Amino acid sequence: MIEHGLKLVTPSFDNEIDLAKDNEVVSQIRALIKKHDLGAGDKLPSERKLSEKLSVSRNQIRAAIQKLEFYGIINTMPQSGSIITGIGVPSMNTMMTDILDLKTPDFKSLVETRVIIESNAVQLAAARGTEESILNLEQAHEDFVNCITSGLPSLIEDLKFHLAIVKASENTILYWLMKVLVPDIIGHFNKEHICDRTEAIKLVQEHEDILNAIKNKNPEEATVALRVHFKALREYIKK
Amino acid sequence: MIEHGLKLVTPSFDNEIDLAKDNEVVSQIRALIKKHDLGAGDKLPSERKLSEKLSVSRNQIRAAIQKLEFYGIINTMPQSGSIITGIGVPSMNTMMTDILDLKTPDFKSLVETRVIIESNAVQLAAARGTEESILNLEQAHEDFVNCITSGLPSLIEDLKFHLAIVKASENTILYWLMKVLVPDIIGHFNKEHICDRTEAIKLVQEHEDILNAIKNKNPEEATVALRVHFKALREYIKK
DNA sequence: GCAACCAGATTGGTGAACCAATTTTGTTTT
DNA sequence: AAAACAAAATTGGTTCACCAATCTGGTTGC
Repeated sequence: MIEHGLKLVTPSFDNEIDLAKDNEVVSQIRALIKKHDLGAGDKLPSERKLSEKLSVSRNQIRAAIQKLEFYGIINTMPQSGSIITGIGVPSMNTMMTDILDLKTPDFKSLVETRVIIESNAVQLAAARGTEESILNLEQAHEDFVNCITSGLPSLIEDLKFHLAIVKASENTILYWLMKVLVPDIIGHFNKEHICDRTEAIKLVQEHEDILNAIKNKNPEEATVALRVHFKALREYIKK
Repeated sequence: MIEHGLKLVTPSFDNEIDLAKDNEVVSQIRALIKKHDLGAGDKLPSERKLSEKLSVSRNQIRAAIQKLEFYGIINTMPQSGSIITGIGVPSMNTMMTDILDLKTPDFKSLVETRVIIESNAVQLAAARGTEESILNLEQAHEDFVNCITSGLPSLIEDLKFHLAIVKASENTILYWLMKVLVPDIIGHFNKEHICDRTEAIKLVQEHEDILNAIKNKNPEEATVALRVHFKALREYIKK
């Protein structure tokens, strides 16, 4: 083993260039998707075809596909093929629950993080949300209202509305982070029955306030509206 | 194909319970790590042993290990075994670059997100950072100063200091998010040579201001200090 | 003309055998 | 006794053939 004393200060970062191996295949597949202009719903070529086309073993293709599936970019069906999802939550993969075993205190971290992300996102959304994003947001709100008025479970629609807020921030990273967190939030809410849907009407009104603030391009108003909406969550964190 | 009209409103969430298959093995391995109280540096049993012990095929074990490696929990060496890292950036896996092909505008999202995360983290760190975390932070600062005074490249030490800030927020999710973002930040800074290290002394002073604010348990002061430190980044985002 | 059906091709998933590198272990040599 | 060496066992990685489910296209029967 060759020693190179200069890097001793940063022991955990010494492998900075070794990521070419695995990611090579991943980016090649990505390039292929891009080149053929494949979008959501389109089927990826079979593993064998890809293996031949990129002249690597099928195992490497499988690993790359697993990675892409994990990312939420594609969705592979047992005996049918892999289709591109592009949009949508990363296949409900509860990443955080895998990584840290979310005990209750960690779950508070999760909620706290969600509040932080959304508080900033709502501001950005009000400042620079595009028309398309706002349309999307209105649609999500409508779905939520429908769920509430029908008496159906609305947790998912609720979170979808909030997801749409973050999407409207036009910050792709923020949006992806939120998408990563959402499955775990759903999981724990479902498990612990934290949210009581007693005051559904109030929730709808609060959502509408947020939506209007964003439509009015008023960041301050939006922040306040979200703060009101998150009052219960804030108390949960402090508890 | 059976239709079930009730769930049409939420088409992308209909597979809520199907995650038991893959994650079963993952959590079993996690449980095993926990049970034997394995920590950073310890070696995981070989794939064959695990395969036998958990009575699943080696392929499943491999998939689980790949996932865990991807998460950054373990680090597998070609012909030697898998060791537990626990700490450290998830194996430099530049997740974001994989997912979104970070064009320059997306990189602004990345930096913007980093600013958001740290701005909140520094506040939390000042409010509730434990002694251990603060010690950790001081160590990171010391490393950074050493790097600067030696004239060595200090980008990584810089980011490690900032990582330590987020860790001191005692929010595991926030910390993990930051760890995910850091490799991509490093990658792009290295590629685009954005940071100029001309005013190294000033940087050290700014870091020290942040550190002191946290040690003084003064969230407002810490926020201000970080805001000063991020002045250049903020302008980069707006540009 | 059209729906039902069936055989063959194709798909992702699985498991066993094999490979090269590493680690361990035992033996030999100094 | 210790160091040097080599053979054997162990490791993660790779390959390959096979499986059951699915899809496809043509044929059959009405």
